[in-house]
Amino acid sequence: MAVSPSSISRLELTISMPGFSPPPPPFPSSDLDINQLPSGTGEEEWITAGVEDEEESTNGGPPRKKLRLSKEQSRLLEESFRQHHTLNPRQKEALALQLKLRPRQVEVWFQNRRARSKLKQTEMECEYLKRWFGSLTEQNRRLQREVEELRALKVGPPTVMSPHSCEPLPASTLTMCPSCERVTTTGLDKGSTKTTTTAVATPTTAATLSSKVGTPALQSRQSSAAC
DNA sequence: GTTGGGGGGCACTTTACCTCA
DNA sequence: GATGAGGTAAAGTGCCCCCCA
Repeated sequence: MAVSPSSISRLELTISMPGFSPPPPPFPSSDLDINQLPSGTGEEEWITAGVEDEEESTNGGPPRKKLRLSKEQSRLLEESFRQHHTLNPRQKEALALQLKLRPRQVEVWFQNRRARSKLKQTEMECEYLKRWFGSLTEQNRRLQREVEELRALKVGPPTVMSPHSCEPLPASTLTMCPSCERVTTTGLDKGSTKTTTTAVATPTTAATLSSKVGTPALQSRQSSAAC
């Protein structure tokens, strides 16, 4: 699959989920000037030097030694990656010159860096989907339980006792508050704007309706709870 | 409009080195 | 200190897509 530069720039998609904030970007911002040569080249960290052994390790030479980038080189590459995830040939050449690397090495580094970035993103997405799945599973379980309990109640329509008159309320007067998932009565208290919480439309709604309607426990909740 | 070559990116893999038990 | 397993990053390979002549 080939990815155009425009889609590369979309690599860092973000996912927002309630209660789940993604980790901060992996590269803390720096005031590094990318056009400056590294102060310390850190060449002591090189297993194999960069440009010098250009044609080594090919056709019958000694086994290739692994290049280890110095901290400064890595820092510059990361900084450059933060600015653009792909390089045009001139940028690649300039960066290679600056880092005393071959352009091919810069190119490889960017390729691997993009792969790591994508892998990280995929892992984050996987984590997010796992959490989402767990949340949906839990919600599904609750709803199924509720359905079963409502089915058990199907003998008669669910009734909710008015907190004021202790009379059963018509279902048409019940509305669900989307934010707190409570069932409220509306349009009854004409003299007051207060909305009275009557029953809880949470996973325990059906259980509440079936077992606690009209009981002192619910009535005390009815009078105290507010949306 | 079709075709072939070149360049660049990506996925997958190999390899060398590092860390840690 | 030697050693093997596992992890990480640089590099190799093959394929695909895009552009251009």
